[in-house]
Amino acid sequence: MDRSQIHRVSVADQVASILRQRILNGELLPGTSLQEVPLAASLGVSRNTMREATRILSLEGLLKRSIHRGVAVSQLSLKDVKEIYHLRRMLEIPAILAAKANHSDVLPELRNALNGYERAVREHDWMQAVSFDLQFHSLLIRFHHNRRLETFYQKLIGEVRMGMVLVDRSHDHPLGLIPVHRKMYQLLSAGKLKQCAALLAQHLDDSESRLSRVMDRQAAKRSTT
Amino acid sequence: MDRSQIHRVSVADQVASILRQRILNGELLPGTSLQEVPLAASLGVSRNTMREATRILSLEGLLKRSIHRGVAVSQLSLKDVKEIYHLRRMLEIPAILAAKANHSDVLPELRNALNGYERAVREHDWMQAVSFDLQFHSLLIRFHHNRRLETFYQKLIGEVRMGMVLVDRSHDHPLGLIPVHRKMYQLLSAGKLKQCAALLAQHLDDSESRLSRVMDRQAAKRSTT
DNA sequence: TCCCGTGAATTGTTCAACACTTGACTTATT
DNA sequence: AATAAGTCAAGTGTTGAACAATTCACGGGA
Repeated sequence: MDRSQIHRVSVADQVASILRQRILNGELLPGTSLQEVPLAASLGVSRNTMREATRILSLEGLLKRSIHRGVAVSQLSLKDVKEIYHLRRMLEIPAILAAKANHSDVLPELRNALNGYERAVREHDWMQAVSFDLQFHSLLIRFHHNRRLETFYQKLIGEVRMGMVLVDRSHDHPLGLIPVHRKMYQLLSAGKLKQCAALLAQHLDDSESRLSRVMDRQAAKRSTT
Repeated sequence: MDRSQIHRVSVADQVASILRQRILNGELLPGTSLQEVPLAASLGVSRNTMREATRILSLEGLLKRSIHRGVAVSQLSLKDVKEIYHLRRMLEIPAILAAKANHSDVLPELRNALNGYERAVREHDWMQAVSFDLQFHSLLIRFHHNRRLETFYQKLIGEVRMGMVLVDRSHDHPLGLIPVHRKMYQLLSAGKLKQCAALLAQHLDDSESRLSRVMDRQAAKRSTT
C-alpha cells in the first residue's frame, strides 16, 4: 500500500473527514441517506471502519442516525436555525467585547479571511465566500481563548454551512453584504468594540433571516415532492 | 444472553452509558487506561462494539484516545478547570437573567433538585449531593430554551463531575455551602434575578477554586508517584 | 378498504484473522 | 558501564465474512 504521507490519524478519522467535507461542500445534500456497504466500498474501507466514521459525524450533528434505518445527512429546521443563531449571538458578541488590544494576534488572521472573502465575492465563488465568511466569525470566537468553546462553535458553524450552501441553488446571493465584514474589521482594529458588537448583532439578524428564508423554501419544496 | 430490557438503543450506546456512569461515579478514576479485549469480554460484547462505545465517550471528552496506545479516562488540568468555569459563568449567569416568569415550569424541578441536594448533604452522601448540585445548575441552563446549549453544557458538567468525585477522597467536603443553592432558589422565585446572578457568580468562583485545589493536589500526587 | 403475514434489504453485532505501532527487553558496540 | 541498535510480545487498527434483528414494501385474505 502507498501511504506516502504520515498517517498519524486513523482511517476512520480520515473517512469522517472526507464525508464531512462532502457534506459541508454541498455534495451530499441534507436528507440524503447513506448506505454502509456501497459507501464503504466506494472509499475502499471496511464496513466497520465506515461505521466508526458515521458514528463520529452523527455525534457532530452532521449525520442523523436512526436505529436500523441507517444514517442520513441532517436537515436543519427553522427551529434549528433559531437555536443556532441564538447561540451565535450569545457567543460572538461577548467575544468582540472581550477583544482587548493585548491579544491582537487574531487581527492579521481576520484581515486574511476578509481579503479572501472579498476576493471570492468578486469572483462569484459562492462556496469559497461562505468558507471565508464563516472563518471570519470563527476567528472572532478566538477572543474568548477557550478551546472547548471553539470546538463547540465549530460544530455550530458546520450546521450553518450545511444550510448556506443551499443558498447557491436558491439564487439568493447576499452580495449587498460585502462591506459589513470590512466595517466590522475596521471598528475592531480601531478598538470601537461596542460599535462593532452592534454591527455584528445586526449582521447576525440579517444572516439568520436569510438562512431562514432558504430553509423555509427547502421545506416547502420537500413537502410538495 | 439475557437482554431482558428493551433495547431501543444499540448495544454500543448502552456500553457507552455504562462506562460513562462508571467514570462519573468515580469507579474509573482519571488516568485509568482501558484495554479493549478484557473490557469487551467483561461486558459480554465484541471488540468492535466496545470500540464504538469508546469512540462515543472520547468525543464526549470523558476518554482520551491516543492512536495505537489505547484509551484512558481523561485528566482535567488546571487549565481545563479554568476553561470550563469560564464557560459556566458565560452560560449560567445569562440563563438566570433570561428567566422570565412566563416559563417558570423549571422552578418545581429546581425545587426538587434543591430538596434532593439538602437531603444528600444531611445524610453525608457526597456522590448524590454532587449529582443534585449539578442537576440544579443544569436546570438553570434550561432557561435559555436551547437544546444544543443543554447538551453542550451537559458535556461540561460531565467533566466537572469527573473532578468533583475526587473531592470525596480529598476530605474537602464543602458542607458550608449548603445554603447557597437555597438562597439562589429563593431569589429566583422572587424574581430578583440580578441578585441571584450575583450570588451565582460568587458561588461559581468558590466552586472553581475548590475544584482547582483538588486538581492541584491530584497533579502533585501524580508527579511524586 | 383494511389488516396481517411474508420476505428481501439493510443495519446491528459478533468473530477471527492479519497489519501496524509501541514500549520494553536484549544484545552488541564502544 | 553506557549507549545504540535489534528483537519481540502485547495491544490497537482494520478487514472480511457471517449471522441476528429490524424495517419496509408487497400481496393475499377477511
